[in-house]
Amino acid sequence: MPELPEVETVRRGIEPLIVDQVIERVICRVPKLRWALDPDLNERLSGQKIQSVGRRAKYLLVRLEEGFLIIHLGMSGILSVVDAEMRPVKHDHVDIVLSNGYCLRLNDTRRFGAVLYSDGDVNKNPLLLLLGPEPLSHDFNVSYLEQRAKNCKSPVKNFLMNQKVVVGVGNIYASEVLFRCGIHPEKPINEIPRTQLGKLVVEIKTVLQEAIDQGGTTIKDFQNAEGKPGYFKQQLRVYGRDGEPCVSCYNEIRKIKLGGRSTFYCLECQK
DNA sequence: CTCTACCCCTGTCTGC
DNA sequence: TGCAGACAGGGGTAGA
Repeated sequence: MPELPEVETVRRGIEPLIVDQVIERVICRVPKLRWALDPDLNERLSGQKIQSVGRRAKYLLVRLEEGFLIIHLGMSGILSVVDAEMRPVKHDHVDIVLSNGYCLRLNDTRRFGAVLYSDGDVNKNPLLLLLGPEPLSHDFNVSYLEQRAKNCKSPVKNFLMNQKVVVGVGNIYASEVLFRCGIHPEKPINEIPRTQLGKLVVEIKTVLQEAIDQGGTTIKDFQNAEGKPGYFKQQLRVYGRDGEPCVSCYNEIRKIKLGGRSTFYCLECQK
């Protein structure tokens, strides 16, 4: 479900509602999500005051007095802050119960998400250690991309979705970025000239920022902390539009598989 | 080292 | 109406 803009939208939604609250207890209703849930999670978190809610890539980082809570939403995760007395529904797997009577609740149909405790330096956690730069930071620039692209011949779309290259770009935004750049998704990354790489950098930043500004993209079931959808779907130019006319040249949008993922592009505009 | 195929899981939609 | 199969916004891992 969520790529960077959706995770950032969730972060902004929950942070003001849970910061400065003390965790009373943790309720886990399934033994595992992506990984087995830490049986000591309740013990580790109880009594701790929430300091801040950050984000690295598609991971939410809840800073505690001692350590961090790392939350990933996988494909179908929904985080919301609800009355702790509200009866859990199907797939409500984890509750972080707060002292003010509310709780941070994770619903995750497919259970590809994760809730992990990390002590010490969260950036040294194996999940975060090898991640590429944040796309909206200055570290993500054309010189960096050129360096990474040099000896790599994978299709540009796979390259952009590789979280070791740059984080946060998922299946929807990868197709959208490539359309805006006029680059065919199967083009080997090492054959793309520097000027085009520069365009990729700019469009990645632009698309992700625009999507954040619109509260993310809701295709099917993404919702923010208040249960509302994102509005960037209206701005999608190729994703999910196979068979429809290109917004620019009116030729048909095509759908192919790349790395097992659906990929959308305009045969005419993207070479 | 890089890159693909497969796997985790449930729900929904399509075609027979 | 039932059923099998494909597919869905992510990403770790085994093996080539």
